Amino acid sequence: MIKVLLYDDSNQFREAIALLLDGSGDFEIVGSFNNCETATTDISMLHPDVILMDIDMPNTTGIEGVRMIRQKNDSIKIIMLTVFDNNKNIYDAIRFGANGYVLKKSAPAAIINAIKDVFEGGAPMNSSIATQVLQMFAGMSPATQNYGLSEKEKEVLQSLVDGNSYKMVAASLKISIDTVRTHIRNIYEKLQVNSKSAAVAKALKDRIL
Amino acid sequence: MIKVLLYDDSNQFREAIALLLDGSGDFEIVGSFNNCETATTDISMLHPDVILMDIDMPNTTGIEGVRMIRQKNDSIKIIMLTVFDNNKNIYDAIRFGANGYVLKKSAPAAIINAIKDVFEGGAPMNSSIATQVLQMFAGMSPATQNYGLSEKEKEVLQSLVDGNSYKMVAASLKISIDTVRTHIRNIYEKLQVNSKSAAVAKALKDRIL
DNA sequence: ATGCCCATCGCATAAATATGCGTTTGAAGT
DNA sequence: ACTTCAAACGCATATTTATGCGATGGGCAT
Repeated sequence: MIKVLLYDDSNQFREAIALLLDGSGDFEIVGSFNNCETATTDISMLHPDVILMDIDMPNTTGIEGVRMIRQKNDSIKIIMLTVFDNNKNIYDAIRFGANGYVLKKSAPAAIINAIKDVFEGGAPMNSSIATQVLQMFAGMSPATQNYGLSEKEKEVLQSLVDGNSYKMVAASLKISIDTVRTHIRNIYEKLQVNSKSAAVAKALKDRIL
Repeated sequence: MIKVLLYDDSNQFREAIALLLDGSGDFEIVGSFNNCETATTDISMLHPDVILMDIDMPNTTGIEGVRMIRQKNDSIKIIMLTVFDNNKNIYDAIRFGANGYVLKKSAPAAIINAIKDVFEGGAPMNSSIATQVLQMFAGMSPATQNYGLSEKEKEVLQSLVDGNSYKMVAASLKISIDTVRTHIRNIYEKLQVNSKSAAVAKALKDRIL
């Protein structure tokens, strides 16, 4: 029996889910609430295996709910429920550590499978959501072009990114400060910048490391 | 009929897939090669709808194959095939724009569904892979703590991240350079740094914007 | 109304950075 | 043998940053 805790502001939906899960026989609903303000205490009282969390709830949203829960507990599986699949919420929910993301309009069997899947360590997602997740990833990498930095130059640049001054770079790489200058000169030319902070920004944005 | 192009260095595997797809009746295999060096020309000759691409191929890997294809064509769907699911390859493949990621050990029906899914705009992934993708996302956000920057301070910091000098910040925000200094002083204190580049690095790493 | 914080500005100065013009050495390639 | 190039170093100097110690005015809250 998988112990399920449910948060959704619609009584109707909660009842429908309860009916569905009870009918299956593999689940035990240990709690069902219309808001997730008390999520952390609920969890310590009820010890659920899986939490179904609606995204759109008044006052405390499902996103905040996830954040609250994850500050205390990293192991409980959380599936987000939503009616919309075209939302920045997807990004936030995942960022805060949700384990799955299911549309409410999914077939009952799909919801049941999602709970079982997440319980076993999977990450159930509707097709449209999985697509968006991949696109977020793809959009993240700005065609990392190669600036042709030498090994040493990369080391120096990394040191700058770590917040070091010329002096500190020289010390940590055991070279003279004038050599550091030379390297940085060359880095600037290759990256087409003319200040330390611009170089650092470019290094981080374009992931040259 | 979904037109499928297949790259895999194992003849045995290619034959097995051919058999599987032919048997289904919904697919037409328009090409089948043991390397993806000529991928771009293959595509313009054969006009596939979906490409199945093995990750581990000699010489030109599947990752490079994806990169090559995506430079020319953004609409063809690409599914990566692999025996391992615990690999940095997942990240790279997705980054370069793969649409799905399927383990070779998956059930035949799962592979068929994956092709149909990706053809319809989905993003088929094995459960273990979906989990890893979500974890990459979750790991990306380092608990963005709030440094209590004021609105103006954020504007100034953003301008620094854009590579501007004090002078340029002053000009773009239409305030005096001394005011810029004051803001930056306060930013440094709040972020606990003492140089422009360190502030920029922290802003980007901790996503304070 | 009294304080507190934000945003604005000023001046001064030590430290760091950016950049120009050089040199030497050694490894890799032709 | 010759060229090319990364890597190391030096010196000089204009500019930029970092930071100390100020100030004024406007909201907002108690």
